Amino acid sequence: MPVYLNQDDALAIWRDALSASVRSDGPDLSSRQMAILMTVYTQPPPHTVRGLSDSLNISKPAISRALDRLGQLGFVRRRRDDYDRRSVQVQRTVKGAVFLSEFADLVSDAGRELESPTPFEAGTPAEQLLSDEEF
Amino acid sequence: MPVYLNQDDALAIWRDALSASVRSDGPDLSSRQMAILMTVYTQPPPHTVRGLSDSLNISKPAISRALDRLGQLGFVRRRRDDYDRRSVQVQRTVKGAVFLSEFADLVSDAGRELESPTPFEAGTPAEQLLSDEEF
DNA sequence: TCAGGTCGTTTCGGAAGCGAAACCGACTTT
DNA sequence: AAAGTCGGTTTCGCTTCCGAAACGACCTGA
Repeated sequence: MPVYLNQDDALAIWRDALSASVRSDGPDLSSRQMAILMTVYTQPPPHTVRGLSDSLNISKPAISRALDRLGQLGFVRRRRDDYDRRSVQVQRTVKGAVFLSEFADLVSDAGRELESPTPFEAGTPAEQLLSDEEF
Repeated sequence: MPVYLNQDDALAIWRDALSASVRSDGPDLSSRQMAILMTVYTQPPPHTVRGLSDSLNISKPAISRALDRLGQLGFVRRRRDDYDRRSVQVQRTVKGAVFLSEFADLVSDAGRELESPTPFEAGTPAEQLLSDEEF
């Protein structure tokens, strides 16, 4: 079921989770690598290079390299497709599942720790983001 | 007030927003750059290089370079502190506020479009993430 | 005033990412 | 079976990012 987030909450959650992730000493994946990883783990298989390339609008070589990196981290595995041996299927691993699970916890925590911080202010969202900028 | 997200929802929101962001043709910021930008815009000023470095656990040169990049995108501005002229204050801009505002919309949209997709499965979250892995 | 600390930037060498294009093995078409 | 197509990887030249260390400007305390 839907979750309704206003801009402030959306940004606060993203900031907190992202900051925690950046601050941590875990491997820092690029946005693309993270998007690929999450797609592989939360969308129905099979996942191919071509499919990921199309669905994320990323060039094939970039996908291939990202899989190298994710593979060497142990977050993903390649397996040749036996029915079409040109094709490669990207498979999940325990290590990748654990990593994503912990990341999901960061996001959940960020949401749970939201205090209602919005002390009523007027203006459009973008204006609020700028409320204390000096020009 | 808190927002309670289970792991599936947290991952789905993050994946959708991140994928949309990756797919788009906007500038792709690194995680660190994004974390810096969000900190500057959602935390009370002033923001200094040192402060960002400490709070995000990122080296000072990396902060400095990230500010170069964010500055050349017009998302942030540097201003010398008049009381301590060694120090630099990182300031917000309209362009940065618009960028973040649009990004927040991506996140909100991802939350709003959550269908309850969890067709009841047993096991720990990490096990669910692996439910269709073959070993 | 000046020695030492602080703040931010720059330099340095190196690691990692990128798209375009070439490439290779594997299907498919004729 | 030859030609063409398709999926994925590799190569190429380039850009971007990294931390450590050096640096210049500035502040502070004796």
